[in-house]
Parts: sequence; C-alpha cells; structure tokens
Amino acid sequence: MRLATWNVNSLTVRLPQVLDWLAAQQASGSAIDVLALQELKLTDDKFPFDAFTAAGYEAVCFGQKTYNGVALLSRAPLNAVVRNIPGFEDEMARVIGATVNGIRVIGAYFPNGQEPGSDKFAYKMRWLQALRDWVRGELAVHAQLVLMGDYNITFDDLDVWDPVGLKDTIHCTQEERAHLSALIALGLSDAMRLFPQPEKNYSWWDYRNMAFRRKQGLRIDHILISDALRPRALACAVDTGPRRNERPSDHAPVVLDLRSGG
DNA sequence: ATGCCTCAGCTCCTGAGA
Repeated sequence: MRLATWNVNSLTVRLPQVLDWLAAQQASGSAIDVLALQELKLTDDKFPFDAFTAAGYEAVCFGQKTYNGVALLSRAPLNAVVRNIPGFEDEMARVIGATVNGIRVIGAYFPNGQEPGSDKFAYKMRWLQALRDWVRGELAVHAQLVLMGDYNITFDDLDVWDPVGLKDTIHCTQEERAHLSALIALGLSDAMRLFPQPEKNYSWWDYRNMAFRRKQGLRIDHILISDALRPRALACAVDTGPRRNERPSDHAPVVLDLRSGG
C-alpha cells in the first residue's frame, strides 16, 4: 500500500500535474493508493471529483475560497470522514481524516505561523496543541494511524539547507519543534527517518532565487505513522520529479510504502 | 532590500505563503 502527501499550491493550477503523476505511478506498477492534498485554494463546488473518479479515485474534500483547503483521494473506500479538529473552532480548512482499509488517515495543512511572536504564530501554537489532543484520542481508538501533510515545521538542522542562517526563524524554532516532538511522543514515527537519508532531503523550495536548482530547501512535509504500522514500513521518499515540471508547486510529494496486510 | 516568485481576487495591486 502506497500513501502520499502533496501540497499542490492551487489544485486549479496543478490538477493536470496531479493526474499525470498518479498515472505515471500506476504505469510504473506502484500506484498511489491514498493521496492527501493541501492548499487546494478552491471551494468544494469547484473540486474536480469527476477527473479523480475517471482516474480511479474516490475523493473527499474540505475546501475554502482563496486559501488552505485539503482533500483525500483513495482507490479504496473512505469511511468515517472528519473535517478539521473536532472541538477546535477554526475558520480555516486544514484537516481531513478518513478510515481506509482499517488505517486511520489524517491529511493536514499546518499553519505557516509567519513569524515567531506574531498573532499567526500564536494561532499555530494553539492549533498544534488542539491537533495533538485530538490525535491522542484517535490513536487510542485507531492503532493503525497515518498523520501526513504540510507540517510547516522542520525536525532539526538536517531538514534545513542553511541551519545557521535560518536558526530560530519560522519552521525552525524551538517552540514549533517541541510540538513536533510531542506529537512523536504520542506513539508516532517520522517515516522518512526510519530509512537512510539522501543528502539534502527536502520537500519544499522557495520559488525565488532558483532555490530548487541550488538545493536550497526545507523538509516540512512529513508522514508520521503509528507504532502499530511501523513494522509495515518499507520505504519513504520525496519524489522531486514534479518539482521539475513547468509551473510546479513549491512542494514535492512525499511517498510512503507499506507492506500489505495487517 | 520592507527584495527576489507564485497564486487568488472586490485583479493592473495586495496579502499570504514559507
């Protein structure tokens, strides 16, 4: 079973690239079974259900105008769908969860936070606390759980192209990383770090300054898996292919391979 | 450089992203 997450930065612009990527994966013999999308930047009435159905995917979405917006695509049925963090009042569409083949899958677009000390940073901290409290309960009910998406947080300096220059800046602060560690402490593992790391293993590159070509990126898109799923993890990698497209998203997809069965 | 791209939209500038 293959699961992936991709911040597409406007599904309107990127839909052809998503369809091409899914088709290419399938043609190579390793189709994506579940794909979490972030930053749809469209309302639910504009979501391209038909295109995904034609590609063999069931979809659930949670969109909004202009900003945010998340979706899950799956080749198998999606059950018990949840939108945003229950009990946490939020005007932004950032979370969508569903159960697929007995696995609780949560796709999330974590707040950016803009700058330490800002109102948006304070919101990010509140949101992270609420997410953790909710995921703790989900784990108690669903031993097999995947939490994936655009976290907008780096784990450590290995995830940062210039750890000295970017020290304590957004995505790299102690406060954000403490929240990420606390999520891990619930009984989750960063799937990427279960395997040997390629050099400069990033998932996002600024559009400016030819950052992708210069390998100036951050690893901020993550797939966390519960302890019960850990023995099934076979591989986890960033696919930088779509970042080489014309008009690419600034993020590349991250893919997890799980051994089949339970 | 309070800059550099890219995207959406009450679109020819602004806000937000990261």
